[in-house]
Amino acid sequence: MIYSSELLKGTLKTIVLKLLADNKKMYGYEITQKVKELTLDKIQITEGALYPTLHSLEADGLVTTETEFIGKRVRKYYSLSPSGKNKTKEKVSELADFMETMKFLLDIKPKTA
Amino acid sequence: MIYSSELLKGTLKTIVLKLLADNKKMYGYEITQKVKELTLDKIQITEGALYPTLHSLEADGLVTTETEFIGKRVRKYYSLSPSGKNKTKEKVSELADFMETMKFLLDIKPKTA
DNA sequence: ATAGATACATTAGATTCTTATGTATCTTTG
DNA sequence: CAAAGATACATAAGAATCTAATGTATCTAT
Repeated sequence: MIYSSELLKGTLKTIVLKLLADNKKMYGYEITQKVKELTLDKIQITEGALYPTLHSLEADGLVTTETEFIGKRVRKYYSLSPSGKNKTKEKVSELADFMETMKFLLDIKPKTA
Repeated sequence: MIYSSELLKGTLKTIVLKLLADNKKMYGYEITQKVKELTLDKIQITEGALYPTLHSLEADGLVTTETEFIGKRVRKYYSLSPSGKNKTKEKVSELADFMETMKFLLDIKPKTA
């Protein structure tokens, strides 16, 4: 089972930032595989979603990049900048808070009005 | 504090369905107020987001409507259809599952590789 | 050799939201 | 009683963010 794609909307950036916070530096393909692995295939990040997200994080100064060659193949590593580290804390705690609120909303008991 | 809007994406439909499951019938404005109240103003559904969502649920046969007049003012009540009730269970349980997965992802401890 | 995995990237199109606008009625308050 | 704010519906332009498709190229296993 894979979650319907709309659920990922709004959380992808946070997932990527959190992974970078935990792993120091990662490259795009590695991120897709890591998420797939950690979620037992339930969340699969497509490249069409990931790369624009990474580029946008870079444009916002939240991550920095370094290119490495593996043989002849290029690999682009992403790391959190200082402001990226702050942003990660904000986003993760906001998402955690949001999930608490959602849990409450989803558990509302029937009204006997 | 209001959650950044992107977090709502993908969860709005589920919220609406769940509220209808718990309250039998509700009208649009009532839904916005109920969500505001239950979430202590942290989630505010805008009308521009809500009405298209309600119309889409109706077009999919998940809700039925009945119009009522309060004085001269019209009020449009929405109720779950049988298929809407099934859909609600699916969506709520999928979202609950997704949130568990996200919680796990967000709690990943740093790798000491 | 060839298929599948690794690795980057872009683009057209779909979805779903925000913000603004429009219409109209009802209620409260100075 | 006029004006402001709340109630109640709705649509539309534009932004954001995803999917699905496509492209290029290298590496690895069969």
